[in-house]
Amino acid sequence: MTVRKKHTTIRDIARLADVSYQTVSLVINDKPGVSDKTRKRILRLMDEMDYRPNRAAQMLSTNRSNTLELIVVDVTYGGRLADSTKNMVRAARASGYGLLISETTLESLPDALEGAAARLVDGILMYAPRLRIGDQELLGMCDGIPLVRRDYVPGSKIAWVGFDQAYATRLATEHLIDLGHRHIAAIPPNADMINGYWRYTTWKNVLLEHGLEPGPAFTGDYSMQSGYEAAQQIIDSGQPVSAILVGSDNMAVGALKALRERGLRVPDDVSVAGFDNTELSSYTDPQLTTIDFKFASQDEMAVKYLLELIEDPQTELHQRVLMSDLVVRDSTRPLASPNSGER
Amino acid sequence: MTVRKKHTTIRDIARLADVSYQTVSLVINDKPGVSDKTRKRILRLMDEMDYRPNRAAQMLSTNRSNTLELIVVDVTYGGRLADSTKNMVRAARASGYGLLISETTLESLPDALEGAAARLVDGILMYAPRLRIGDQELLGMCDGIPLVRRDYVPGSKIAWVGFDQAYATRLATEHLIDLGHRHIAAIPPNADMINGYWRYTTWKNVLLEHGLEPGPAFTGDYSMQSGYEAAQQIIDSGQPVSAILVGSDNMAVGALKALRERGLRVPDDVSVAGFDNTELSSYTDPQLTTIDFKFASQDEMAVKYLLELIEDPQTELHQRVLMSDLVVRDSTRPLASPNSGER
DNA sequence: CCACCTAACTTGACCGTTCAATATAATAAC
DNA sequence: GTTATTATATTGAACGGTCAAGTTAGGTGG
Repeated sequence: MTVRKKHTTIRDIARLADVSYQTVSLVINDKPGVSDKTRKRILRLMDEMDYRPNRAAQMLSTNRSNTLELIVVDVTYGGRLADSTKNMVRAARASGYGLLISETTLESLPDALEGAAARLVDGILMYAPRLRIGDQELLGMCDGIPLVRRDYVPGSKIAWVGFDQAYATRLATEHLIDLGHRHIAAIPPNADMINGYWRYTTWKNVLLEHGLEPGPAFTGDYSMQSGYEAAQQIIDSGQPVSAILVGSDNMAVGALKALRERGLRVPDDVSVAGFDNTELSSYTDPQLTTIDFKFASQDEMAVKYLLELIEDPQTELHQRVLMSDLVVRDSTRPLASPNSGER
Repeated sequence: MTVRKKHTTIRDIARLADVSYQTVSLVINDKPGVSDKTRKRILRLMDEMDYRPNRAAQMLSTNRSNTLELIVVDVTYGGRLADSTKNMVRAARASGYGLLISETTLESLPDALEGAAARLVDGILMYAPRLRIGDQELLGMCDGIPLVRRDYVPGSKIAWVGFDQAYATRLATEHLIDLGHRHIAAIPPNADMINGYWRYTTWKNVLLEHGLEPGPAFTGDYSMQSGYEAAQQIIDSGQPVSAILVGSDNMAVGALKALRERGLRVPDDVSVAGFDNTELSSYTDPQLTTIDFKFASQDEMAVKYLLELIEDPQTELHQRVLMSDLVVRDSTRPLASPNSGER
């Protein structure tokens, strides 16, 4: 087995190039003060000896790590997270940063942040869909490290990048209303999720605005199973329902199954709309009407914003709100007029 | 905005505790040679001053980072990766390690590994479903850092943890044969994926063993769309097909859509079996027969194995092979004999 | 009472960089 | 030909720890 060889250092190169090691440092960092001839010679030597600067040593003297940390707080259902992670890793890397990922719960969030500080990360991305915390308290724990939440956190003046959930929900709800539905149920994400709160209240408010009585609502945790169970409860409630607004495509798939099992046809008997526009939504039967969130943009934007804050800590903190579109497919349709026949 | 305060160091604590800073170091590392009284005092001070050891400094002197790196090579379709990432992060963290994630392509793999070395990571996890490379070449790039591939790489003597793809494929294929199917098509992952190769050849060999002619096969890239397209091609091939073995649940969902569109009922006209046993497979219509891979075990095992290698670099490299189970649901059923007129 | 031992600390060196201050040589200015 | 200027390179210190070797004080044995 290969043995871990001792790495060549800046001094090894310096000795071979017959200069002081500090000169080599200048070359590494592309700083002026080195003649072209010498620079070339050093560069060649670095290549030959396959020298790599020791990041730990660099970190120690610069107090920077060129690393970001993504802290995931209290996320139980993995689903979408995977792709977002990839997006952020990519975006960070594109700017020469590494991305460390850590998971934590609300209680140990302070530890997680301390850990990040100890690791000298240059910035923190936080994905914490349930975290409701005062700005000051959160900033206090960050020890001055720039932070961007990749979440919709209305009311917080901390930097965040998120989709306007109220807008999205209104879009979907009004779509159903426009189709003539009057009895609209909902399966929003659990209320402890910030998105869940907004999806639920907006759904309700929009209905009320239109003079409609909100239908039954049962929450889910983004899993297909929770959507399945919630849909069952809606059906079992006995209340008239001609449309269901489901808080994710994933849960909508569960709801579709429940409706199928109970003999209800979509969209003939019940219209269903989802959120997220995942690939799945084009492959259900019928294909799902859904809200298209451009998660890739959100991920990338969060990283970019964080990098801006790192570059210039004086940047005024602000919030970046993204809008979404409605994608109408086959799971929603105009309410069949009373005693309409079917094929 | 909070300003990044200068961190307290070991020397600050030492000064306050009226000992040398080296003594504080002993306390940090739980080493003997410090009286209980002093230790307590130092610990209390560390707490009060909320002191955190500077990881960079530790790394610099110990040449270790307490960090693992997951290198993802040439993975285009994210899907499952998300959860695996989480599993590994969790497993690593449970042993006091952080997990850095990086993505790369085959060409820049050497760079990625050099980067890992520069970061002083203690071990490397590699997820590289398409990477075929000589053991020596790969080890050579690793610079002596322990490496575990989280993949099925038969033929490689490097440490890896993977599911026996031949076993899994045989399980699924023989299930279809046992049901009486004689015309079995396949949608394996692309042949450039190691799994794809094994799924394809095993499928073919098992059929031949049983004296059956392999049906049409078209590969996919794990996306629903690729499954959809492959299924269309199978249908369009005009060859008789009563069952399709699809290389992932995801692609199977695509295949189901294609069959649906062409008026073929599952399982009445065509049986479909998938791989992965994702949550989705219980929510399709009909529910999917599939191969259950315990990915969580694989992820965890890969991390544990790597940690063992780090602890004791003399550990004999070996391969850990995991087996899978068949989960029979509603998408496969015995070939209806009256209709087909063959056995 | 002295030699010896051990527990509890301290000393000094080092890890591989960066950074600010300084030296040197060559060139330009007068 | 002296002086100022610049480009290039060097020196020394610092970053915050770890580690091996040395010192000291107090207790023990004979």
